[in-house]
Amino acid sequence: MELAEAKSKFVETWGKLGSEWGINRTMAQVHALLLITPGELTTEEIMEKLSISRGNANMTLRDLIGWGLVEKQHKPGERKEYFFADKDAWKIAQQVAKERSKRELDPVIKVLDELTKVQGDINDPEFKTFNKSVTDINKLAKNVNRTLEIMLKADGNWFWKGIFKLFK
Amino acid sequence: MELAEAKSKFVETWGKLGSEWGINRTMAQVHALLLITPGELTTEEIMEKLSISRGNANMTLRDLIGWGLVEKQHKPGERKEYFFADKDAWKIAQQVAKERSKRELDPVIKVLDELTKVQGDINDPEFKTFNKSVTDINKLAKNVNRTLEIMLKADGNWFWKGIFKLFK
DNA sequence: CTAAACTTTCAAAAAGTTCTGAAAGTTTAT
DNA sequence: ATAAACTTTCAGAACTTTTTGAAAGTTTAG
Repeated sequence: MELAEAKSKFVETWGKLGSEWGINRTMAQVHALLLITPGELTTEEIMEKLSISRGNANMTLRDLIGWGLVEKQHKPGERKEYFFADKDAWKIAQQVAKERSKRELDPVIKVLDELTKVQGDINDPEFKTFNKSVTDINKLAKNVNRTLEIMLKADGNWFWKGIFKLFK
Repeated sequence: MELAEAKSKFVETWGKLGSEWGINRTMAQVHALLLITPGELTTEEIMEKLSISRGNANMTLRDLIGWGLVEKQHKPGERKEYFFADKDAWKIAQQVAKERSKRELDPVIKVLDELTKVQGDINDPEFKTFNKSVTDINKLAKNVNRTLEIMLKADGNWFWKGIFKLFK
């Protein structure tokens, strides 16, 4: 496979995975493009390479900055803004985990905490089933949360080593 | 909070989480409804409780069965089909992990494996960056995959115990 | 101050996804 | 064989999300 072909395949695959996981396809593609680009890119270059509009490029880049995945850079003497992505895979994973857990998991845990407090007649099967399901899911969500906290503090190597020790 | 209110809050919250994670909102809601229902429900009852059409209910239930989250039940002497959800939170998590990794992670790993094989000039920064990013992401994806495999075999209690030992 | 170079905004259009409901299909009982 | 009870299908409608592009805004240089 040619390098050029491989690059577009990477961008395409990353975009597809993103959209399956609730991340805007274009956003994932712009990120992918920056990941395989040695230096920085301007808005103009991104628009061109991915055939997207100026508005789309601008908003997507802003979102990526909001996710902590991309940084703006200014070059001395230049007016243009350059965009650059951190290429450390473990850091990217940490950043995504951090944001998604903050934006999506935390609010759910908050609701589940409230729902576990709902009182009812323990002999009512409706209440019993509700209470059990909510309580169990809440526990699971909290375990996931604690695990993510470990992951966010950890060095990648150390983390996986620990996980794989579980095997033996 | 009233039980009735709590129930709809649960269904709504689950639906929202689902849609943020690339799972159809209605599908997550139907699953939530079945999770807090002691017995089984008919298509008719689901349609009514969630105000959705027959077609939607039917397709959603089929999908949920495809995900291994819901089962059809037949009652002797009855023509209707009843639907029932396994309520064990750990099993649900395993099932979702299994399906998503099969449907989404595996195909990506297959592409990444191909892309890591692409040959190029090690002095070309374009190639170097491409190769490094792809290789690193591939490694990460494989670690995730191995971890999911452990999770799929494991008992929930044992799995979390192991994870939290990482702390000390 | 003015113009050029660039970025941001946002209303409307396009694209993508989900839902409806009526018709077709299937199964079972008589 | 017929009818009743139920399930499945799918074309089009409704809804949601994403994208465009032109206008407005901002910054810098002279």
